[in-house]
Amino acid sequence: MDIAPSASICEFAERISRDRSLGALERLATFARYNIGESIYRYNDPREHWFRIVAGAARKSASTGDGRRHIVDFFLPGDLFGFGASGGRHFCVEAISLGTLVARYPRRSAESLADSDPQIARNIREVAFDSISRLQRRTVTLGRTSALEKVSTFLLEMADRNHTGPTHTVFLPMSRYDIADYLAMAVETVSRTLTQLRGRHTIAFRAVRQVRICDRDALEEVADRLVDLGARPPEYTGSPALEQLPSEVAPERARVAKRPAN
Amino acid sequence: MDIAPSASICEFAERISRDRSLGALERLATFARYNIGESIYRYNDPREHWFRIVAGAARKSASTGDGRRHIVDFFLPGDLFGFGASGGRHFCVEAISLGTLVARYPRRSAESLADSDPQIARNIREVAFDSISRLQRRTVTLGRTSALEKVSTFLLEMADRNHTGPTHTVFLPMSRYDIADYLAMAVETVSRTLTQLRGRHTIAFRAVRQVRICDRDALEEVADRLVDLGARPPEYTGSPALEQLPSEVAPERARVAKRPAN
DNA sequence: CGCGCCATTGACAGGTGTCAAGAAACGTGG
DNA sequence: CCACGTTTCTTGACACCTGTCAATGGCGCG
Repeated sequence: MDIAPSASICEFAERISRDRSLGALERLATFARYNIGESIYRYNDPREHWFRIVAGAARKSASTGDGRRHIVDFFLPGDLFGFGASGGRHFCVEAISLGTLVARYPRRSAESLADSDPQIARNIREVAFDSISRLQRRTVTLGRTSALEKVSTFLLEMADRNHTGPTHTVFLPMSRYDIADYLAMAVETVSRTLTQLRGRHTIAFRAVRQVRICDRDALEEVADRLVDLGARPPEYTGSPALEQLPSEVAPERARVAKRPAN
Repeated sequence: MDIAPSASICEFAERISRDRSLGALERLATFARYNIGESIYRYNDPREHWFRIVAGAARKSASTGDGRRHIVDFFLPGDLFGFGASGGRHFCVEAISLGTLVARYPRRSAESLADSDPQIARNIREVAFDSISRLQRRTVTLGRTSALEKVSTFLLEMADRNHTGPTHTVFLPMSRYDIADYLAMAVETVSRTLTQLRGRHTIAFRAVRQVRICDRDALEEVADRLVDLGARPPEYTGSPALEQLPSEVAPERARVAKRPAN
């Protein structure tokens, strides 16, 4: 870890995070640099800072008693993490890219700022709500049963989180092992699934960790596509249905094909 | 749905949610009652309220294009849900118990209150942070690979969420189908796994949806137990290790037994 | 150049999904 | 109170996907 403050870096941080800026709170930031494998914070550490990735990437993980590891989330440039009230950390966060640059916001100062400035408080709430949204989508991804669905969803997620715009080339800063522990599957299955997608010309490799998405539609086809459950029919429907009373009981469960054909 | 305001109900709501009270915001609450299967809100609905379960239970779910369903979360008495900034709902929430009673807080009023009262803002932040914590633990549960681990973790979770104290009997308000879609497994496997746990005398059934935990230790043994990853040794350790520098690189991955023996 | 880590591929067994059928629980109406 | 239909829950048989073990190849780095 390495403190590396400088005007240019601050500006860079401001620029890259302008879409999710914490406003006046940005001025409290200090900066630190980490190498691959270094901990940004560890299990049980006191919560003294909130963090934001400026450059590079990190993983948040936990491991079980029998030595298995689970990756809760990946953090890419612009992502805020480590916020939360008090008590010790429940997970640990490690850099996965060389020279990962992290902005650190003192928690106590941030909270007093939030108390005195409703705008800051709103920003923080928004960040928290976004985080909840993302985690909920993540549970859906993890709930997918087949390896193909998981990996396809993962690739699309990484493509969408690429803040440099919807390019067709996705850089994967993490190892296959990390992907495996993120999707809860074996490394070998991750590798096999990627090979399978390449065989179908859905993706291509510019490098081992650099994927080119050749057929986004095919990827979205197998990835999870959420639709409404029990939603009202759109108003422009010509259906002669009776007025749907709110007391209408939705069918408990539509038991249909549970695993799509490959 | 049925509006059922009354002094006694308000008091009851206040009492059951005192540990996670929203303070002055509680006075804005109105109440509604839902039957099994009724939607509290649906996909794409405008976010006009935040909600809290007063009595009964609900499930938050989404379904994919091919008809499969995924349950993101269950809500039990005291749980707040449906908060978030703006835009349409991403999921839908349906009651799963008869006569589920829900408190509703108008979103816009809640947000202005938060702007003018830092204490309210803090409460809301805390609720959001708690929600994030729970969702992160949930990703770990979903990441467990074996059916036994998933079901054991689920039972412990339900036991812990039982606000009436750590009793040994757990009421499951949801169907086996709901549990299956919550844990991302087949109903049959849920059933088989429960039978297996009964066979080991780890649990017993007082009724189909009423589980008695006979051997909590055994349950915790197979459930996920998170430990620190790369944590510093505790200070009271007598280890003669060198001073651990923060630049120490954690091992990328301990490749050990990945699936515990049954 | 050689070492270590990462990634890929193959063989095989076991767990879990799927299909099918039956039992149990629940609500309803006679 | 009992008969009856519906839904939920359980159990069995079987195929297939995925985890595991093993070996090889690729890549960066000292």
